[in-house]
Parts: sequence; C-alpha cells; structure tokens
Amino acid sequence: MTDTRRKLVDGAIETLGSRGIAGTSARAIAATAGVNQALIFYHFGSVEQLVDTACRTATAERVALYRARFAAVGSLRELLHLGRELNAAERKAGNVTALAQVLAGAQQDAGLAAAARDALGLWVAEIEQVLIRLLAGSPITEVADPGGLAHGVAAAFVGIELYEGVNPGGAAAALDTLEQLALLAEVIEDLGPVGRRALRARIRRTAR
Amino acid sequence: MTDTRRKLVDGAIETLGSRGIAGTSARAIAATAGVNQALIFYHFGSVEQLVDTACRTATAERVALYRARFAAVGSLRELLHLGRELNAAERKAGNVTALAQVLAGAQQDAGLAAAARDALGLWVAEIEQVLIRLLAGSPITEVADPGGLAHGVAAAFVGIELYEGVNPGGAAAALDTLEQLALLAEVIEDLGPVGRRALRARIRRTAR
DNA sequence: GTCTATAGAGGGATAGAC
DNA sequence: GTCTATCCCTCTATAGAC
Repeated sequence: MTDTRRKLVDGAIETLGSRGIAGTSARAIAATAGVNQALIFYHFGSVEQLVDTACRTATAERVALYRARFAAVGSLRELLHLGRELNAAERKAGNVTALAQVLAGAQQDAGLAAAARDALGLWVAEIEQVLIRLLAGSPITEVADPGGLAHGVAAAFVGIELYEGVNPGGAAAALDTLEQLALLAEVIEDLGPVGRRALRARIRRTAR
Repeated sequence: MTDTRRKLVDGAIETLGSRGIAGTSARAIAATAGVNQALIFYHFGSVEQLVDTACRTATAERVALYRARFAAVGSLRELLHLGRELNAAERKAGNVTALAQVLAGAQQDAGLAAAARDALGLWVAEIEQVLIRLLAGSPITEVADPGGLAHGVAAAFVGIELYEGVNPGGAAAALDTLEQLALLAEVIEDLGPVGRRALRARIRRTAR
C-alpha cells in the first residue's frame, strides 16, 4: 500500500472515531490525513469505498495483533479479562469505535453492510476458535453452540462500546457483571462427573 | 402535544430508521412528516433538539407499552422470549433502530448523548425491576447484581439490533444461544438446598 | 500522483408575508 | 402557526494544470 493510501485509511478510521459516520466527509478525512481531498477519489473512487477499505484493513490488523493473546487464553474468565483489556485498548486506538460507526451507517447502505459484516466476521471467527477450544467437553455445549455464542459476544461488545460513550458507569457495571457471570460458568465447568450427569439430565428435562 | 409537533416527532423516528443518523436532515424529516421544513426550527429550535425530543418521547411510549408484559414475566426464559418478541416488533416499528442511530450519533454530540443515556435508562430500569423480582433469593445474585446485568442486557440488545442489519443469520444464532443460556440459568435456579449450598461455597472459593 | 478550482446538490437556519 | 424564499455553508465529484 502506498504512503498516501495508508494515510487515508488511517485518517478515515480516526475521523470515524472523532466525528462519527455523519461527520466522516471527504474533506474531514483529508484534513485528518494531511492529504489533498481530491486524492480520495483518485485512489478509492468514493468516500464510501475508502471507508469500506479502511474498515476491513484496520480490523484485519487489529485482529492479527490480538491473535496470540486469544490463543493464550485458558479459561472463560481469562477470555473476559482479555475482552476488557481489548475494550480499553481499542477505545484508545479508536478501532472498535470506528467499526461501530460503520455498523450504524451500514443499516442504510448495502456496500457498508458487506464491509461491516466481514469485519465483524473476523472478530467472530477469532472468538469462536477460542470458545470451541475452551468449551470442548463442557456441559455448556449441551445448551449453547460456540458459533452462536461468538456472534452474540461480538455484537454485545459493540453495543457496550457504544453504550460506554453515553453512560460510562453503566457500561462498567455491565462489564463487571459479565465478568462475574463467567465465574458462574467456570463453576459449572468444574463440576465433577456426578454433578455433570445430574446437570445434563436436568437440562434435557427442562429443554423439553 | 400539537398535531404538527407529533408529526415531526414521528417523522424524525421514521427518518432515523430509514435513512440513519447521517441522513436525518431537516428536509428529510419534514418530507417524511408531510410538514414544512421551517416548522422544525419554529417548534424545536434545531434538528438536534427535535431528535432529542423524538428519542425520549418515542422510547417512553414504547416502554410504557411493554410495562404490563414485563410485569407478567415469571422466569428468565420468559424474559428472553419477551426480548425476542420485542426485538421483532421494535424492528418493524423502527424504534430501537432509531435509538441505535441516536446512540451512534451521541458518541460525538453531548446533547444527543444525554438523550440516548436517558432513553436507554428507561429500558434499563424496566429490565432491572424484572431481574430483581426474578432473581430474588437466587444463587445467581451471589455473582451478578441485577443493575449491572440490566445495563448489559440493554447494551447487548442494541448491539444485536445493529448486527441484525448486516448479518441477520448471525444475529438469529446469537439470540438462539442466549435463549439456551437462560436454560442453564434456570437449571441453577432449580437446584435444591444442598446443591445451592455447594454452589455458593464453590463460588466463594473461586472468587478469591 | 498531486494540486487548484469549481460545478452542482443538499445542508441548517432565518426573514418576512400571510 | 404556517408558508415561501433565500443566505451561506458544506458536501461529493470532476476537470484540467503541473
């Protein structure tokens, strides 16, 4: 990627974070990137195309950055702890913030929708891998499949990120509670064979 | 509320849903509402003020509409079931969609942030009441307080709503999984006194 | 590849007639 | 309260010089 293209991609992410999807214009991006406005159309054809590229590129880079960390996670609590760390770090880097803005804009724009789906899909795939590994043989898989759980976690994560912007205290309380709930899951994980069998039977009975 | 004000409030919600926060201009709202554009400024002073009012008004009305349903909920599974029904109904009515757009816009606008916080607060308060009632005496309260849980549920709900716009299948899988997880919570609820005591001890040990 | 300049559309907001 | 007309700004996108 050339220098100008790189500057524009970075500028787009920064602008999405600082001015939102409504304020992410060609002029605003160009000013942030320190680049002439007309170059957006020369290199990307349109603002939307630039936002699309920026969203995909930046997300792929951030996911790659956390890949080793995800692989090192050994329990649900560790996963949630990494989630909080990621939340704090990404909020500073502005990447998830930008992704949330693209997601909002994607509700009315088919092009952005594809970008948002694919970008979120990168996070979902990563989370799903960890969950498959952590929940292998766990009674939790009786009731919840890792794929659906991964979609839910990613979507909830974006929701909390947005909520943090309007109610930081509420978002912190939500994250605290989720961390505590992971404790509950861990207790279930650690049940002995007898407890597990009882749980399985109970689940099958209730599921009916 | 006069007829024109009402039309503008409804028009603002509809426009937020159909064109997003970026496309919610005075002209667009006025066209949707079938009202002269200048009346927005006469009645509300600015587009932002109208969006603020619309967000608060519409949310208060929808929450009131569901109050009896919330009160009738008797279990976590019923609560999640009501959540899915609410998700489907609100998606048609466009209210939560509009709220999500305001939430996205609120990240860069202090005025909208207050509106989004208060509007979401109405949902949070309602959910919290139900959770307090449902979880009274439950071992779950050992690890999770209803307040934090309510914030998390509301934020996650908005996140899934946005995710549904770009990946309906993924959102459906997420909701399915959440519904299944409620089953797990119910199993914990239904533990006998012996099981509960064991669980409490286990939680205290792990929490350390 | 990068710049200036500009066309043409749409935006918020107001003045003033009715 | 409601309307028309308008000011002035910002927007995307392109033409054309360098």
